[in-house]
Amino acid sequence: MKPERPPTAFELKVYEATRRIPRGKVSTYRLIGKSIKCDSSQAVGQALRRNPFAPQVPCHRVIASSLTIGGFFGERKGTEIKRKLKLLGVEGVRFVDGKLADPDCLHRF
DNA sequence: CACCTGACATAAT
DNA sequence: AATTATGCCAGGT
Repeated sequence: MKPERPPTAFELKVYEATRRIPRGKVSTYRLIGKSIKCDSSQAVGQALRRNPFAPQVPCHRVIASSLTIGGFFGERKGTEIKRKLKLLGVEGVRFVDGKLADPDCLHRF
């Protein structure tokens, strides 16, 4: 049995910020990091990576800077990425070549 | 486009 | 408790 990974205050902030993202929009690790008063994006991605809140926290709505998808939690073979891209497309966020097609979809905190 | 550095948190040693 | 290594990064050279 694997030990539970209790979310920390920092992670909770990341989850809250991520949850703030309305449907059909996306955000970047950097923006979230700034929103929670942290200049680090890795810490943000780190929190999302654990994602104890699963689909409740739309980590797929969070992309890297430069409007790139960046990676994904456990991107085993890149197949999961496609799934998220599709979900985003369904929500109204179009991605082209793994990059955000409409910067207008960027959510501002 | 490739490489290295910077900033922050978690897990492991 | 401290240090080391790593991680859905970012940014500059």
